[in-house]
Amino acid sequence: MALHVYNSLSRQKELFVPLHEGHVHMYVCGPTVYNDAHLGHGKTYVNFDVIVRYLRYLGYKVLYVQNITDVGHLLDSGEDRIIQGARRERMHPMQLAEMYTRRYFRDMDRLNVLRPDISPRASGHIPEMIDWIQMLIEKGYAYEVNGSVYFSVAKFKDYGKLSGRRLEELRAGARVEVLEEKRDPADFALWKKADPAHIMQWTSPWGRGYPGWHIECTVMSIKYLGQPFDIHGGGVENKFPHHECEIAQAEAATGKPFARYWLHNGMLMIRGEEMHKSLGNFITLEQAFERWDPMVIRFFILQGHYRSPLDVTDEALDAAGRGLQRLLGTVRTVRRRLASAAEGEAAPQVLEILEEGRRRFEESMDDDFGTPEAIAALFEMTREVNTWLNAERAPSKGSLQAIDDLYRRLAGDVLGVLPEKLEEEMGAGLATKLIQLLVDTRSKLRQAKQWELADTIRDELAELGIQLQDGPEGTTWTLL
RNA sequence: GGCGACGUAGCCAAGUGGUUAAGGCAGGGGUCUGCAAAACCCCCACCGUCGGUUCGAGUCCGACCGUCGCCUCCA
Repeated sequence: MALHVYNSLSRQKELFVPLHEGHVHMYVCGPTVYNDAHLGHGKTYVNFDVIVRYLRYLGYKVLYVQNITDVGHLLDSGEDRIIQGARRERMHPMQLAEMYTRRYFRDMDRLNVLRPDISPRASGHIPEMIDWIQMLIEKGYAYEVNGSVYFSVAKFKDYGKLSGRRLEELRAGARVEVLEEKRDPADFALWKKADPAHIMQWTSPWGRGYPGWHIECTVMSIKYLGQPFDIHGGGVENKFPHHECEIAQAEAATGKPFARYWLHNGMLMIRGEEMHKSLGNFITLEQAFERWDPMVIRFFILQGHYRSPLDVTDEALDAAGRGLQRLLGTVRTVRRRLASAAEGEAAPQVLEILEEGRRRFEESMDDDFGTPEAIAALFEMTREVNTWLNAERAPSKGSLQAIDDLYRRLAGDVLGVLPEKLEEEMGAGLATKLIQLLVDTRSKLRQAKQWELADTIRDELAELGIQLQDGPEGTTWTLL
């Protein structure tokens, strides 16, 4: 089965065929860098990271662009989020944006999210935005009033095609006070006039001002990916108005389609509610990392489908951590035995187990990136591999290598939940040697049947997070 | 009020017309072990409620109940 993806635009699963064979151009709405990233950001960018990784696994050359919004998001009060943050932190807005941009990448790195190929900053693309707005004015889709420019939604007949909304409903249901300078309550701002006190402002044909919220994504995605491009991703909560407006700006200006496949991921919930500052259930990634390994958080996220909402509880995260340990435990065993394995071809039985696992994994991923099922396939394969390892006294190097390779590709390259080196493999340091010394000493005690002392050593190491396993070929240990 | 999504075991979560409803965690019973741990084996759901369509529905349709999202900034 070839890759199928659910396209929000058509509301159905479609065969994925990129515009240019072998290449995928993809854009995902990035963060507004005025605050620390939270678990919800974690879910979104892990979800799209796996999509990028799987496309690459399939052999596509992916150009992945994700913007950094450092200007342009307005609060209800009309205040810029970045400026509000800058006031709070007593910093220059650009200093604040830079600080949170770095923290964002730091958090994403820990979640093993691959960096986008291009991370364009909105503030660095003001001239391109101005040009684009000019084009919209010239074509009659936008109008200037008092130094601000608005997009006239009534002129763009496809407005609402993504979110399934009609203009009448929008006007009727408008909950915000309507600026009287807009010709139509549903019109949205492309450029806002800045009062002199506004710190972030630029010169434009309409006077000093700053760009509206939606224009940056239209301009930067097309600048780096062309028009149309293959995939546009983002959270469902941005379907309207943000993505709808992006489409309007892009397609009205050029008459060409914008993005071909729209992928929207579901929200992360805390005990059944959307994570939100005002609800007091806001968990930053940094806070979460204090309690859970970033890989565990990543694994937990991938146990749900990207389009579904995902409910976070302490219990569920703990459970995910134990599950991941089982998977890593097998890789650990394989790598350990690989060190002393005899040369030899891979056993046909092993190749059969691996082939079936790989087939099921790909089949699940091909169906709209079904990571939960792909992980299930991995668990079932793991059980069979373990059974085989238990039975095989001297597995050949070829067999072990084949197993390790497949885990590296599926759990490592695609899902990104397999660290390059497991904890125990990293240490050639003093701690490792001391642990080995204790383990060896305990082995001698066991040979002498001094169970009590041997058990004490085991228990006390366990309290330090070092778990011992006595097997027929000696004692091994694992760092939990 | 309008638009949309969802409701599957103690918890998380796949499945979306057809033999025994994935997987993980927890729980119970075993094998292995000096005892453990790890691993492995076995057990553990009639799919929100009611009605309908169908030879056959968790899977389609309708109503109701409940939860959530969007309509305003949000990943």
